[in-house]
Amino acid sequence: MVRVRFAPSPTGSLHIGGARTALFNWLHAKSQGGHFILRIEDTDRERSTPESEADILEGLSWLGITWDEFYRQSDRIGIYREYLKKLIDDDKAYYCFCSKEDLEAERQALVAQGFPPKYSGRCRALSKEEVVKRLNENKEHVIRFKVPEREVVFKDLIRGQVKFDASLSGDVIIAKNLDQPLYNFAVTVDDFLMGITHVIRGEEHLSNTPKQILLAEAMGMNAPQFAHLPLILNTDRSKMSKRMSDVALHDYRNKGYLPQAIVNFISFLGWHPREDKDMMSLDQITSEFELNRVQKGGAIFNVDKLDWLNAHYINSLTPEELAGMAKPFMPEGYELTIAMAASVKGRIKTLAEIQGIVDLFFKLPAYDTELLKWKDMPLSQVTSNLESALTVLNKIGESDYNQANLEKVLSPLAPEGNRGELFWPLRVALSGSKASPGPFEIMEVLGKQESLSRIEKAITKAR
RNA sequence: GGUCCCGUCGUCUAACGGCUAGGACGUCGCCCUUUCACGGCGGCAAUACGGGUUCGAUUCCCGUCGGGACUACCA
Repeated sequence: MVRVRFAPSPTGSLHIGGARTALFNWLHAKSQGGHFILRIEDTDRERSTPESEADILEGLSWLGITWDEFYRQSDRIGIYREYLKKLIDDDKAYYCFCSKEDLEAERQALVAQGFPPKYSGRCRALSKEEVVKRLNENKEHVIRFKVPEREVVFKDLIRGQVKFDASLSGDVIIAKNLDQPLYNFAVTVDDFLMGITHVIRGEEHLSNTPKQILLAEAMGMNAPQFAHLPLILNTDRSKMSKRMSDVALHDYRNKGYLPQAIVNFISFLGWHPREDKDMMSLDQITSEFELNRVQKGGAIFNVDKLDWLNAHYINSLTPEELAGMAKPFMPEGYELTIAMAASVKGRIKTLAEIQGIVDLFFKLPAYDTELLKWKDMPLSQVTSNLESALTVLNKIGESDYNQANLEKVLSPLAPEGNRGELFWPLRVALSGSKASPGPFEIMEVLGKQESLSRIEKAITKAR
């Protein structure tokens, strides 16, 4: 069975790139009836926070990404300790007592001579007795893996065959001490123990792969298959970053993007269905997802397209659904009614935009009298047109104040071929603005009393 | 600098070695229309470059150029 994992470190909010990695893992698993494992990689005690972990869990759930198993690396320190000891006992890893300062000097010297910086392996030569002695003296140390000096070749499911010369990397540090394992090591142990079949992650991890393969080999473990996803990019084609755009998933949630839109959008960053489509639900994507259709090149995060998708998803909501979802975006004390939601639905790209539009339902914005004029009609005509509308509107009962009915009774009053002479002043009278929903929609929302009072106000202004 | 990865319209992308290089976003124009928005129709716009291989390269190979990632006692 396919078993994948998403392994974020809780050192910040869930990043858009992380969300996409999680999604692709989930899609790969679910499209084949496999399991998705969520593993919190919090081995870095200083940088990991519970808030970050909460943000990650919340973000995934919001997108509809569910997990079948959950682990936290900080709960597994004992496990790593055993494997670390074994590696040392097998002489495949060793204690290193070099100071950071010495290492840095060594490194500088190599770089200055034009050599790639790489640990000399000095502490490999320490005798067992010497190591024990220094350990007993509580000397500062780390644990290094004896990296075999050879070429590592692996087949990446997206990129094909990839080769690295491991002899260039030197002996990597795999733990600060027996109780503080580091990334490459902990990942290797967990991927094996958790029966991970496919490691699907961002391209930034490509160069970690040979280390993990060698480590797995040293511990007698089978390595999983690897697939490295193309990066999500800033507009200048560098890796998407805070500096240039919002990167946290919750930023998009807070701005009023729908999870359907985000899922649809990020799925298409590096992946595309066989049959050309641009709007797909999570279920549809799941049934059509194929890892081997994933793109190799990075993809720029194009907000315009996201906006377009989001507008579509908002528009396809029922007014009831929209009214519910938009609640958190309304100004304090204002309630979004179903009628308002209906009139606003097709006009917004994000839920946050609802504020600006819905405003006119609660209070008439101040407007310039000239705005009431349609093209070059005189103000006197504005008044007379509004007055005749007023007479008709007065006769309609409160309960008949709905769009269809209003349009039916008002339409005959509008001059054929120049309907704007009635509808434009009417709409401005009701909305006080240049761009707004139509007059009938507004009247339905406002109700009889408020509608009439706004029209009367306009007549007074124009007189 | 070193290692690795990548390269189709501005952007996301499609095209088992066989089209006039297709779609979508954006943009521009037109239509609808009481403005805006929505919607409909249409236009502009790409295989980085140079060599091979082949009857035939966007596709395969090599080189050049360009971009990116990594280069921590972070993940």
